[in-house]
Amino acid sequence: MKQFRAATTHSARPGDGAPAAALANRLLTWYDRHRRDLPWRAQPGESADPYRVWLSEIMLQQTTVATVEPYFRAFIARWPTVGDLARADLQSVLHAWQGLGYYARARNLHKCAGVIADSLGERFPDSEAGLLALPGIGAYTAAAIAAIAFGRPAAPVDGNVERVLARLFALTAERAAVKREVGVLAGRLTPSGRPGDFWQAVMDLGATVCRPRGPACLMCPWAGNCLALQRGLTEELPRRARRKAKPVRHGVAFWAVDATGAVLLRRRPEKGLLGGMTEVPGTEWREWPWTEEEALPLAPVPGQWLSLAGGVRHVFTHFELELTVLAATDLVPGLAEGMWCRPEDFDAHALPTVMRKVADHALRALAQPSAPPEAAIGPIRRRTSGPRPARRASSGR
DNA sequence: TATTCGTGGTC
DNA sequence: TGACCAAGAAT
Repeated sequence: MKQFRAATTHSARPGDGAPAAALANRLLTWYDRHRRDLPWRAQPGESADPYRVWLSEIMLQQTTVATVEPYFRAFIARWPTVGDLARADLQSVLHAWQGLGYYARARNLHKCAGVIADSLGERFPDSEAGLLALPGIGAYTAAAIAAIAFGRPAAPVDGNVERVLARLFALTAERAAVKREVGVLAGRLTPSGRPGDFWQAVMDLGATVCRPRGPACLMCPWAGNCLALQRGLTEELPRRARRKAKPVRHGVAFWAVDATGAVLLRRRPEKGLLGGMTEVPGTEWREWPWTEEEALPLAPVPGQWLSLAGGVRHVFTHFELELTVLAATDLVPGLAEGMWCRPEDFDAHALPTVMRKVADHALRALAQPSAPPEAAIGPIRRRTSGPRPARRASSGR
């Protein structure tokens, strides 16, 4: 912006920024020394594989490097090329993605691979615009792939870039304005040489030095140019919007077991929360607790349903879920919609983490005769309280 | 522009 | 332990 333009036309003064080329060179030197060896990164001097760059960038959306690494390795081992991924079943992709979250990414990943295989000769577009047209690729990811895989002078602005530049230039406006300012500044900072390395360096800097809290400014190659550091604003920037409180939603899950020990599972709808994933059947998730009288008619199979003590609590991005589990055994499979699956075979299904919790809870509760089922369906006690006294089922709320 | 999308780690 | 945070996209 203004201050940067001034900095590019005058020689650098302490804390007043420096020409873009000088900033880029200093950071690239830092990067060459501190560069992390990640499985999707090309070795120095080698060109990056667009497939690996794309796959890693999708996985890294709102997800940490440490979490992504094992998933990335598993995907590459199983589907070495984008064509291999395109020919895979969506279910197998969702299965490999289970536990990583934001499952729309996996659905769009598969769809995108299909487009590239069927319409683009298994070649990724090498321009930002071409990449942006693909499913699951937004402004950030298009710029990241263009810069990292194809050496284009694009400016991928993620949370790291936003934070680093907000501090470097002491951007104190509200978040929306800062995003716009950062977009402009990022374009001006992008070097013509090694743009991919440069932006990866900024992201590494943000992840390891210019951290959200407790930035290690003594280690920062840009400390001499950082206006936030000069003004004592590093902890305050970037300004964050206040978070809204998470509402609590309530649901009942039905743990239906047949005479062979198989448990009833079903597939969730393709769209929406946990779309396409497998789940334990249950009621809808609503904002007030369920009573047994309300829930029992919704059971997938008729039977003697008993409420298990305790429950399952899971935090999603925008709400908390409290699930009560009703269990029934020796059921007759009959006309139940879904698939009967033995717990030891659950690994064959794409179960999201919340459903793994339900399974763990039900298996543990049913394996403990000393902790009999209870009747109440309602808010789940926090962990700090001990097991509640058991009561007989059918006593209502 | 604001909301809807998971999960695990950190302090 | 709750609140925040992480290489965002789609609608």
